[in-house]
Amino acid sequence: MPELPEVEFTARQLRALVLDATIRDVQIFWERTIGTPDAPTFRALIAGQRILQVRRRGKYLLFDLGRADTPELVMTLHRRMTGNLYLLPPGWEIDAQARTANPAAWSTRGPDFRYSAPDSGQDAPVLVREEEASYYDPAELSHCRVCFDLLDGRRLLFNDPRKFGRIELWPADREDEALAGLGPEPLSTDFTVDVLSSRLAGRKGPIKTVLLAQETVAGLGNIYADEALFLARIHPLRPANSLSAEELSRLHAAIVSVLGMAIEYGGTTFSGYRGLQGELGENYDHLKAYYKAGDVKHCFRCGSPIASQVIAQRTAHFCPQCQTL
DNA sequence: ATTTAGACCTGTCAGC
DNA sequence: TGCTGACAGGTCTAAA
Repeated sequence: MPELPEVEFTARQLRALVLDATIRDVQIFWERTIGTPDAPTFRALIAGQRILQVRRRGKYLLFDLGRADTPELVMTLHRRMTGNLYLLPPGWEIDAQARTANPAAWSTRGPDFRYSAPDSGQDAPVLVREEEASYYDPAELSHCRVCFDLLDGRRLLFNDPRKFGRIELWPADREDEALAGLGPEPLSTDFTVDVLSSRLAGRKGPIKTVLLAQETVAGLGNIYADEALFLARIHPLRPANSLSAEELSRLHAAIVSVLGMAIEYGGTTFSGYRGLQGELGENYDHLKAYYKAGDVKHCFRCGSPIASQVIAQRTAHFCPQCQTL
């Protein structure tokens, strides 16, 4: 679900809220969410670790962990399609009560959860901080796969209905191995037109498909690849190695601006994406090309309805007038 | 060497 | 109201 802007927004929230917190223990409700090491080892390693820093690389969230001031471990978290992190204030209880009365169903579905606020009987929305009107809707938290219990009583939940998300723990000095294959960071100053150009050289597949590959540029997904191509007026089916110097320059600028704007608006929510405290991203209304089903947009340049077409199993959105082959 | 279909998963929504 | 099928922000693997 989340692409670079949504992950970056969450990383910034985490830096403001959980830096220096200590992880007391972890509850793992869906073992496959833990990629490596195996769940018991993961649990043993992480107990007592302090969160020294939170970073982002591509669509990965990185937690630097250590018992003292030196990072020992790096925890990588990838949300894939539906993963969200929620920070619960102290006092919230996890009532691991199966929705189904049949315990045998747990092995395939995993248990479903009910959350109760500190003041019992209170239903969502629950006001957490009055000035921000943030809230948690317990209905949104019913797919908890992993729960980090912090020493101060707060809980960091990884909620992930489709179970595609992955959390891994690596020795700090093997971070490169954990993130192998990721291309350049599009918001770093190292990401120049020349870098983009060299990444596309020799790739004759459709530019849309090449942009989605994380080794080309890290962090672009279906929404922002479409947005960038729309702004740059490049048809998604253009062979990646066929772009002119001017088109490369436009695409580079479009990638940077599209991602930057989305971060400003807290990411794009069209259904499931939420911030750490349940906030909705406000970028959907600022998208120019991407739309959810039944909600067609029109090109702001020429007024044509935005077209959609499946390219390499993903739906691409573009203006058929402004983005020609 | 690429491209593509299938897996992994559950929820939601449109249409009948 | 209920069923069926299509579709969803991602990525890996095996087969063509």
